[in-house]
Amino acid sequence: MPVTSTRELIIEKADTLFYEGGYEATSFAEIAAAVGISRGNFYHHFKTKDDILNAVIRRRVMSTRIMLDSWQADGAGPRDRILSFVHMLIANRSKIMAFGCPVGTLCTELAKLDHVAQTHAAEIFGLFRDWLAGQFRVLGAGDRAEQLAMHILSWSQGVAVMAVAFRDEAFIRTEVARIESWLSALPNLPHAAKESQCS
Amino acid sequence: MPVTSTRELIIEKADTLFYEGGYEATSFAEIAAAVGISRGNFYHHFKTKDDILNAVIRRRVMSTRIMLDSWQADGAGPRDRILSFVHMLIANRSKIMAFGCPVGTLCTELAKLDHVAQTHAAEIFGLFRDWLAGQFRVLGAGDRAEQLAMHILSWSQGVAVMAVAFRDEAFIRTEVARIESWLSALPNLPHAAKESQCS
DNA sequence: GACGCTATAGGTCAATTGTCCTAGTTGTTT
DNA sequence: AAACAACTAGGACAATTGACCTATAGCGTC
Repeated sequence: MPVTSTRELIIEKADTLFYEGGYEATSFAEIAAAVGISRGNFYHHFKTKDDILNAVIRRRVMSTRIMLDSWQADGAGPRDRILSFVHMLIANRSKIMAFGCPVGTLCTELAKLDHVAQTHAAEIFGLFRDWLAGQFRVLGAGDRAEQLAMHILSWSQGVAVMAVAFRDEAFIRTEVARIESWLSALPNLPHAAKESQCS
Repeated sequence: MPVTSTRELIIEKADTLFYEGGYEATSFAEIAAAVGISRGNFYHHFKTKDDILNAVIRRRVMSTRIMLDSWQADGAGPRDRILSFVHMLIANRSKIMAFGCPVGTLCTELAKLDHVAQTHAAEIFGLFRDWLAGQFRVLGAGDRAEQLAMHILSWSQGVAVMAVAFRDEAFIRTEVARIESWLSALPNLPHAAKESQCS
């Protein structure tokens, strides 16, 4: 048996094709060709196109969870953890300038298609929001934690949109630097000291 | 003859359909049905789908110019003019929560489709950027004017993406308020006084 | 009235779409 | 060896896509 099952391969290829070309614009034929299987073989693994979409979203949710967990276990402080999130903009700058943010663009497209999976896709944003809010809570943001999380999430989304519109890498770097200074200059958070034991 | 020509009607209906459903997902048949004409009649006005897209973008560019000019002639100060831009988020909140920002979503979709008109669509962003930069320049921002313009443009785009992802109207209002306070608290701009005669 | 131009309608085209079906192949279990 | 399930391939399906074509209706100008 292969290291990755055919089903897993399909999801993986569909994921990148959905990202780079959009969900609606990506056909079964394209995915099948990318995987290297026949179109007919598809329907043994996925009955409908929506099934593939759901599988792709589920995959993204899981990999997001794993990534957030790894950041959480990094041993770094909450500020550095938030920076890990922000620096994704630079790490993935090439793809972002070409195709935007995978999550934001999918949510937007599904909204226009009035697709039921839109809520499912937004769940990925929810993971980031909750995780970021957790970091801000450790920083003593209290009730404002979630609002700050949404703010930084929104900030990064705006950068992604402008980056793809103008294909401007310098803008990404400028804004990331701005986020960094905003983060380190955050007005005195009440209990910023007690970082450990926050269950 | 009708008040608006058939050609103009087609562009208008195609505009909203492209916005609400996406360019790729909108078919000739849908536009024709929305206008109330036969599909065949289409090709007398537009040879290809790209022609309609270009016409729609040109229409948006023109209406954007008109809007910016009207704000410019408002007699208000540059800060209030910038607020006119920002308050579009609230004025169009219902549509934004359902379909995102017309400009941002179109640019993103065209980028994924690797469509030549992507540059054309980004031109609309360019209009906003230049106009905003002009306002910041009047405020004495000097070389930083364009950077500030891109920042506020990016900010509003991020709000639009999060708004459509979570269908969250409260978030729009929160962020708009945040932009307002950021604007009024902008660190001392060198020549903020000389507002008139800036040709 | 004859001509010419624009506008409109409706049909046709090949290509592609998502979906389904059937016939083989492979591998495991008995 | 036989039986069974999982997998794969390739064709066929109706529907839709963007695009093209011709025929006709309307209208103004000579």
